[in-house]
Amino acid sequence: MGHDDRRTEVAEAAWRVIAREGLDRASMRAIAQELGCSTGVVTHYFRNKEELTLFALEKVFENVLEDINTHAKERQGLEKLEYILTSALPLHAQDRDDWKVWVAFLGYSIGRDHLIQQHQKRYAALQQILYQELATLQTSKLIRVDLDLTLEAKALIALIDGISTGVVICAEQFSAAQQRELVRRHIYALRA
Amino acid sequence: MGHDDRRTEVAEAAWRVIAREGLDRASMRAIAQELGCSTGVVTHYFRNKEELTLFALEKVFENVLEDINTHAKERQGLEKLEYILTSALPLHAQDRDDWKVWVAFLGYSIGRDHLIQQHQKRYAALQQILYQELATLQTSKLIRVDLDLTLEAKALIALIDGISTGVVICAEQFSAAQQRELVRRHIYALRA
DNA sequence: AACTTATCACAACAGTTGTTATGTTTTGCA
DNA sequence: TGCAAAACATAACAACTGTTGTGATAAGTT
Repeated sequence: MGHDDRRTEVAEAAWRVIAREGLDRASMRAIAQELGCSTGVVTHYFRNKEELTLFALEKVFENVLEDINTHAKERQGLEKLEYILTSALPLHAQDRDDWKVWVAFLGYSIGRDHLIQQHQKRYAALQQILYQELATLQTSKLIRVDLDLTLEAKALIALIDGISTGVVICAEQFSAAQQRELVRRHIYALRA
Repeated sequence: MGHDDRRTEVAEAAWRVIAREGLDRASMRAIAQELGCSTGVVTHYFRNKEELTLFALEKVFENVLEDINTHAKERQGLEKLEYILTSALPLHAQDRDDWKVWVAFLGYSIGRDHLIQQHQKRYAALQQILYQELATLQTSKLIRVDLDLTLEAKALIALIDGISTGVVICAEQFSAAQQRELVRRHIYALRA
């Protein structure tokens, strides 16, 4: 097993502890125990805890981007946008854990400017993706031409963020079908 | 000054520290320092930290409900619903601190079932308020009759939650006017 | 085979945490 | 004026934190 693989294993153990017990209870010792080894492993692959947690969060984010790319390929038009958005939604229990980590990290970032900037960076990346997609749809006259695409991209992020937060608080808040319906309805309201 | 007033003062100090430095850095000592007194005051008015933080969060929630009631009075129809929703939005910097505390607390609740239940309770209360309002609008034929009002109430919460989260991450994400526009657009889509 | 480096275990560190106990001051009431 | 309770200060407690250092062992290379 390579160095980076082992490093990822540690991060995945951290991810599991965070999703199960929360970020503040995900101590070095708890993470090591989850991995079934000593804290020496954790400190060996990560200089400090912040580097570890940021790496774990980055992994969550990359998973989302990966899902977006896989689901969006070979599709086009409004349907493509719909698949991009739904792939970020907590439709299954597994995705819900990703959002738990995300929410835990966001809450922990309150009062820590450099961590908030991490979220800003990722939001900006998602916003960019959605903006590009909206721009394509607009030139294809599939959505209205009077839309402020920057605002619309932000609104789409707020949509999936609001839905996902609701699901994190209560898993039965929105069924998978309801989540899809809300996204579809929002998109259809943009049609030309 | 009465007992409850002093108790509220402690909670407000806690609220300030949480919004400024985060929930995990809002220690008993930090809160006492914010209030300008010793930790003896904090422990005197609150049995433990959880009781204090829950009280501080309850205060945030009550402020929202209070704003809702004041803004909603003397209004009716779709305009009333619009005012209810916008009164919960972080239109000004002050409301943004409320949402910071909310987000910090939600993140801290990950992995703690009894704290998640607190959020569920409050979401259910908001959902109930919005449901009632939607029901009134539906009997008045102001919104479509084929709507699932329970789902619509949840969707409205998700809307303001998503917008507010975006503002917490980046204050310039949505201007006050844009926040209002997004809410108005969502409501208008429900019209009969 | 010798040597270097990566990997990991373990222990100790200083710091911070919530909580509790004890003591002191102030307040309010009879 | 007394006295009891509330209000507050201070200090100490044990538990836990991230980090660091010291070794031991395994892997890989020359």
